[in-house]
Amino acid sequence: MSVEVLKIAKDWFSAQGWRPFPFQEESWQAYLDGGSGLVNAPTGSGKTYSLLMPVMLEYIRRHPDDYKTRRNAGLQAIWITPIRALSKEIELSARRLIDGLELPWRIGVRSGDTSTKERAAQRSKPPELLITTPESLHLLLASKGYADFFKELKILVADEWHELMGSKRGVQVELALSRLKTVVPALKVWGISATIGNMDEALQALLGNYYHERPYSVIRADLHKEIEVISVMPDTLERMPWAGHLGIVLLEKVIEIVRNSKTTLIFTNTRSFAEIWYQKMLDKAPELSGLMAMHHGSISQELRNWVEEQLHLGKLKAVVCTSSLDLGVDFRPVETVVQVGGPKGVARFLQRAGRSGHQPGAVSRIYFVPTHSLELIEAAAIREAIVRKVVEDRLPYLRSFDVLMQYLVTLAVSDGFEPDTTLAEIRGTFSFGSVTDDEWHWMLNFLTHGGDSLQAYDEYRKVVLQNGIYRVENRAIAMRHRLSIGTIVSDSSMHVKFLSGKYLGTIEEYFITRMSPGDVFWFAGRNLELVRVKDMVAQVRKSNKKSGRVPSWQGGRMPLSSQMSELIRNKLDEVVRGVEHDEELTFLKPLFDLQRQRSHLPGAGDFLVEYFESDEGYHVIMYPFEGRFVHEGIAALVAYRIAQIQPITFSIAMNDYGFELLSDQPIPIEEALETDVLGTTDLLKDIQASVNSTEMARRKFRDIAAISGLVFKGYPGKPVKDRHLQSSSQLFFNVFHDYEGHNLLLRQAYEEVMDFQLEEARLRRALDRIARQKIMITYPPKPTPFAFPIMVDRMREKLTTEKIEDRIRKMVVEYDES
DNA sequence: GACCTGCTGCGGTGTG
Repeated sequence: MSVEVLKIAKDWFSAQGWRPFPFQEESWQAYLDGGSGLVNAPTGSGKTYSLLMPVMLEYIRRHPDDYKTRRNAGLQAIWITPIRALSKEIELSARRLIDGLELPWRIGVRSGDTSTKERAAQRSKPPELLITTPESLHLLLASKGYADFFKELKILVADEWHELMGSKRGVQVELALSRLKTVVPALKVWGISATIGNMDEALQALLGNYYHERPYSVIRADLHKEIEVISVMPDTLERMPWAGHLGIVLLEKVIEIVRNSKTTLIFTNTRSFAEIWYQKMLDKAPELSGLMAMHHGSISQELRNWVEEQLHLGKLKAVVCTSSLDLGVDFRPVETVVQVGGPKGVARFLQRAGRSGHQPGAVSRIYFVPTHSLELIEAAAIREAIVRKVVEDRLPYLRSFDVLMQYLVTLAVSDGFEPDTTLAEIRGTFSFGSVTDDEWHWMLNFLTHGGDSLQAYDEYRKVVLQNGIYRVENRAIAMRHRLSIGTIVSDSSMHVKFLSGKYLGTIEEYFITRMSPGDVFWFAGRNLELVRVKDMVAQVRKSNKKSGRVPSWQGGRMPLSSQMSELIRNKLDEVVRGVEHDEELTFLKPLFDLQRQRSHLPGAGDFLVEYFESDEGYHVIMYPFEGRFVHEGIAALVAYRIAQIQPITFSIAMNDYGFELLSDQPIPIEEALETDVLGTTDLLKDIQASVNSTEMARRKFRDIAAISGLVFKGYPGKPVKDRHLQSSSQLFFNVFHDYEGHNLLLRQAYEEVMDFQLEEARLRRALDRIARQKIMITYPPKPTPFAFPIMVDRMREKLTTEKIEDRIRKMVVEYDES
């Protein structure tokens, strides 16, 4: 029988003038054979058809006689996407397929954009295919009688699973699946993922108990894509600064690239740099005006949609953007991609490179623009990664009790949950497999009584136990809960609008409060004058002034991935051994020579420590090349341990390559190194003592409080002020900290600090590696090329711009004397 | 006038 339906698939493909890829045919067969699985395929490979097709084929096989006329068959398939924008393309593919196969199927999209009317229609007559997000799926689970809605479901597909699994949104998908597996015992679970380092873990996280209990397949689309990495280098090394992040010295070269290419995407690492680059490019190349646009996460959806559309139509010559264009709509006309600044990770760089050269067989070409000299090593490292097929892991979140708590209230809001069933279900997930009976009882107790510390307050007795079922009875609680479903907690921001009311995007409260009416700032590629701030809206008008301040946003600080770190250390080792071949490394030769002459160039077997004195005091600089988070931990650890030898205080600075300890008194560094200041003995204890883990946990707790539902973020259009949110979540933190140390949400905050802030596992590996290396301590007469960027970063944080420039100038003069 | 750090994603009243 399956042979017959496969013929339908092939016929459909040839009717389109296509030939199926082997991986597509493989997944059709695997699906029809009955198991779950994971398709490992890049974007643009027809991955959607690899699963949509067999879902429909199976339906045809099940109803061979009347599949063309059977209407309202019920919800057959759910397609989860991490980004609403992707649903359009999935819908398009599905439409094509449905029409071609003559199925009377309806497609539903359920997301924040779906109207109330449409939602009601979907509920009464479920579409056969539902495209939705993890959040909207949970909203469905929060509605009464949901089991009926899902009863015909055959398959859930988690698209871009690699994106979801590394976040709490992935945990949401796991939880929703745990419920659906009971509602529909024959459910199949499939994921689609780009290649990541830990594919098997990705599969386990997605399948949960199915991983051990049911058959599954892993299908790999081995499609070869050629990627060419070209470094943009200044004419001479002297032109390149030793420190910095903007990379604007290479502006002219980037403009040349744009001029010579049909369409170029210019990726920057931050939103403010996107703004600056856009502005500078227009200044230098005014002919690009009207042909160039900007795209980042704080620009209004409307403007972003316009940019995406123009890009799609091939009407733009260049777009300056951030990760906001990493995923989402496919822009075939993009010919060239430029990456400004170190990409920090292999996967991110390749994803961006893949935005160009979309035609089959075409080469993806990406230009790398370094922002300081040493960053050029990263280009060489990436090239190596491509050859060796190195990719990063995505770490799934484990035991995120905040998400679990939200989920339990979701179930309680709709039809209630029976504790034993639900416990068994959640233990079948990857995230909560290890939940103990005690922890489970703590959760139930917290939901029904507000735990030990909040039991006096009715507000926190959200859930009641009735005839063995946990329910939310209070309608106000239910409503507030539906409004707060989701795990993305945003910072407070202010809307930017023209006086006419046209919405431009969001800006941080912090930035705007430091401006007065009449001041000019540069945002969304325009010069704007602040007119007034009213009701959390910054009202602006166009300004003719040439310059203005550029907003900055408080965002995540991505450290160098461990894969990148290792590749960089390898590249340095090649230089030490004299076997380097990348042109970037050749170009940097004079810089390496100076490093060698003044200090030491560390190979794979060395760990470099520099100690010197300057006008500022005594500096110890170490170079683990492990990314800034790990350096934050090691720096605090070393500072703490040195202070055990003799009372001393430090100021600490770090970048992705190393860290600096600065003191106004001599640092007993030799003695410290002899006493194993970098050892792993008592690591956990010393870390706890050295970093202010309570303060870090307090910050993490803000999100946990919001996700678990302890604090309410406000009604739509009426957000609770950030200051208020901040203080109430702090209040909870303090209460739990003082009176309820075993509180699972509190403990989670500390665990998140260890896992994601200090990256404990990686830190430990780094220290183990260092223990095997030979410590090379040098006493450079002056700061070395490696030290310089770290020192400059430290000064930036402390001093005003003007002073920094004086300082840098002074430092630079000193170098020239050598 | 020189100098500019810090990504992305979702959701926003259901029920009788």
